[in-house]
Amino acid sequence: MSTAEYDFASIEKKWQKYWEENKTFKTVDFAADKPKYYVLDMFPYPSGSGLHVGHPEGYTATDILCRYKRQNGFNVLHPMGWDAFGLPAEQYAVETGTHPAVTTAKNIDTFRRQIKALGFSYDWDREVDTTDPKYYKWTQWIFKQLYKKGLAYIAEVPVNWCPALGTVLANEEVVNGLSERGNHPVERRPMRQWMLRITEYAERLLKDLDDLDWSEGIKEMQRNWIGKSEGAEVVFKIVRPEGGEVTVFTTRPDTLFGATYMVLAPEHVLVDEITTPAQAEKVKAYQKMAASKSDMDRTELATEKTGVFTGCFAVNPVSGEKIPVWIADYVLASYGTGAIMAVPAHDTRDFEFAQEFNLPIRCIIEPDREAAAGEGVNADDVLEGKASWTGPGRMIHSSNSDGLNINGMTVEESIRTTTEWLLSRGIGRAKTQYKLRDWLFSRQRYWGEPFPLVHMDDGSIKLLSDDELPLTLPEMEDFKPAGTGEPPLAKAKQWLRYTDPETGKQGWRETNTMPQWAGSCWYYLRYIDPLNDKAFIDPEKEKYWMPVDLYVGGAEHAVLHLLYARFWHKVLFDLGFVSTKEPFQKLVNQGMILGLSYKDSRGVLVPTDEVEVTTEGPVRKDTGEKLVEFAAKMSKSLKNVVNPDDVKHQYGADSMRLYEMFMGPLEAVKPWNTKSVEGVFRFLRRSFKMVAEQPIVEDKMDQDQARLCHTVIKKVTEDIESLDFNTAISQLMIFVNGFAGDNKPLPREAAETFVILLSPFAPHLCEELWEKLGHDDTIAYVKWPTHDEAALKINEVEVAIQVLGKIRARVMMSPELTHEEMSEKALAVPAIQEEIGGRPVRKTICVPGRLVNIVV
RNA sequence: GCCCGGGUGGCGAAAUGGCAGACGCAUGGGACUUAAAAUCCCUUGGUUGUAACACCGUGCGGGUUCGACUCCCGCCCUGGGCACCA
Repeated sequence: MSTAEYDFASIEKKWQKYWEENKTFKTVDFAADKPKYYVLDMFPYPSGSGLHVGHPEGYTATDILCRYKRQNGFNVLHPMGWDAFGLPAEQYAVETGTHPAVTTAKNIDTFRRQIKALGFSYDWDREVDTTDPKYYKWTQWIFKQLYKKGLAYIAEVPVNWCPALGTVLANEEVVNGLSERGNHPVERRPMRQWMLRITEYAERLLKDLDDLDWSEGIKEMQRNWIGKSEGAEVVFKIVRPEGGEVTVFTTRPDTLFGATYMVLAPEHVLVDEITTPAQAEKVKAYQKMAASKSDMDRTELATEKTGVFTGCFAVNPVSGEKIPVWIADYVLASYGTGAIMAVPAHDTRDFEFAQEFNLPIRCIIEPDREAAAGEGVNADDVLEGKASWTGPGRMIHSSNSDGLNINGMTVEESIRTTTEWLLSRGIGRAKTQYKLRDWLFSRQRYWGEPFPLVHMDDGSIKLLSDDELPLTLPEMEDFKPAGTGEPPLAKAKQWLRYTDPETGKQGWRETNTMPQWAGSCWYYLRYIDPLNDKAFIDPEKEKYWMPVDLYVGGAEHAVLHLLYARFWHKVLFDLGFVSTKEPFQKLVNQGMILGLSYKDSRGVLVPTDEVEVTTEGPVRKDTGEKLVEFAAKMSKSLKNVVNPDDVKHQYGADSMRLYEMFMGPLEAVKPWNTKSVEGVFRFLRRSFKMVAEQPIVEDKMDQDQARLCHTVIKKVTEDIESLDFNTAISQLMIFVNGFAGDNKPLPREAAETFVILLSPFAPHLCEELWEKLGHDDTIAYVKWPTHDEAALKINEVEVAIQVLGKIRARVMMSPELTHEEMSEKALAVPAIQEEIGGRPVRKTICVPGRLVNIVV
């Protein structure tokens, strides 16, 4: 008869109350005697649908590490907050008239309740909310610093306008010509917008990636997004009485002798000017066609090259040859100079275009035969202009009478030589280009930070003074955009008009608001000093806590949030407000959790509520058709979304936490399987019974017990350090498998060690067990055990004996034997002698404690 | 097309040059029970066999090594990112 059951519901309630009442996880601002450790979760957008099983994955991982660090004597900062500006609350406001602040507050309450229910050790006194005026006062203040530094400007630029969302979007928010949120079509439209000069930081954003402890994948994505390429700008003279010139950017100035035509982007400013009357009509038509194409169309039609001849010619600056100037939409107006020199023999895009329009193709690099063959390219075809080659080789036909001769050189040499020659003639120079564009920073929305500035009637821009901040959002009845591209704030007539308190001059407030990314660009700093109303952060506190030691979140923010936040941080660093040049030293991306899904034999997805799982496998409820189980992204339509509240009610928060970690490696994409939660739940129940029901004895552990106990200490400690939580849990299971049993006496040392080791994973249960073991204080700060190397020693171990790599026998021996002793023992085994069959032994390979391999 | 991951039992996974499949789920069998649930014990990569054993086995094909899931070369499949960036 059990004396107690594992009643997770009351245990969890009890300890959550205890932690809250005792402020167990309150973090002190400074602790001279303790090293600091700052662990950050990407704060969530509090959506109306509540927490998803994906959220607690990262939160549990960081919580385990934090609890472990506290028990190892660190002063740990582990905060949580809300990235609460955003479109859904605003759209709901448009539909129902409910103020977004009301919706947001409600959603935050739900998120907070759900997160607290999982027992995470956040210091809730540091909670931040980006929509709180006390918070966005400082977002506005930082914008002022950006503006004062010349990093914020207004530009009339072609922007990504999304009619369905009624707002413009940043390049980063447009995926395949559709909006990242909601997949709505996006069109190019020139508009007056706020921009941030992130391009000024391109080089540093790129270079400083090298020292960060981030996954190579994410670093590579940022590098690609920044897209640095080195080359040269080259000036081409235009052939016409009035003169004129076009500058191009190329990464291959060495191929200049092979440039047989030029291409301008259809939007290039010179196009209208240089087009001959005979071609004017065709050029106009092509420009119109290109402008009406959405980005989506451009992507889909990428295979076929189109373009029109302008009727104009330019001069190849190295050969003096007259070459035609075309326009084509494969040249982008927004990159480089919006114009290129075309070298069809050595560029695949130019080659395709030249073939399409019968333009000359001149080979000026003899391909390296071996490299060409490796790529499946026939070098002779290249020489004859029947194929293009972009790889290594020797320059040919590349000299002029003006002192440039690069024949015979390699690609690298000739790039340098040509660039120097261009520079000496004043018609070119080395140049570095980036794909990164300036950040489009305004949105036509209500629910965002207002810009802290006024457009004065005299045309100047006045920044609000610090004591006019925060500039709060006006109360409104109607949140609909005007439809003309005018933001909702344009309707707030009272709010819009501004009178300068000092000069009495008048102006209009900005009607755009900041994008959602603004608040998340600096929230990690505010956690350090959340209540400061004199500064966005106290410099002393900043110095103590920064940088963030570990940042955990989803990979979907690889370029957006992480690039923007690094940019702001570097600006704040340059202004002397922060002490580190990078905010996030180590970054880990948790893998997405997939839902269990079903499809029929034709591969059609079947919603989970139409599926019945029989002993023969899953079948369709109505037809009985056999289905195949597989993992797919959780979605409402597939009905495979798992709600953390349900899991918690059935198995408890500790089981939920443990399962999230036991599924597999943190960074891997993993399918959720509710049946498997049962497994970790059973483990927790056995753990409870082992400590709460088995007799605890004051005896020392015997040798075997000590060995197991110390092996577990070692493995769990190492695994937490390397974030391998799944294998740490396995090891704890091995402990229970070894120590649990009906009324087997359990040495106190083993019991206490186990409870401490399990406590970061299952904190509620372990607080309870710690109390049952007779302690009256929280386990949260109890010292983490260290393993005793001596206890790990083993007297005899089974060693595999191989002959030519195949296992032929197993023998018990001490793991401390020497090479000679091991081979001696191995060769003494009769079965081995038989296997050798009198052949001479060439050598033996011995791995202590593992195997002996005999080579004959 | 280019750049990153990944491919191991029925399933989630472990092992990063040294006995593949730890740990868990699910299966099958047993104990307990009037019975069921729960719990506990055993079994479980494949093939032949009653069994010991033997042979095969980490996507496919080669290679390096005494020894390869692990390192190298080529290919296939799959997830993600980028995509006319000159």
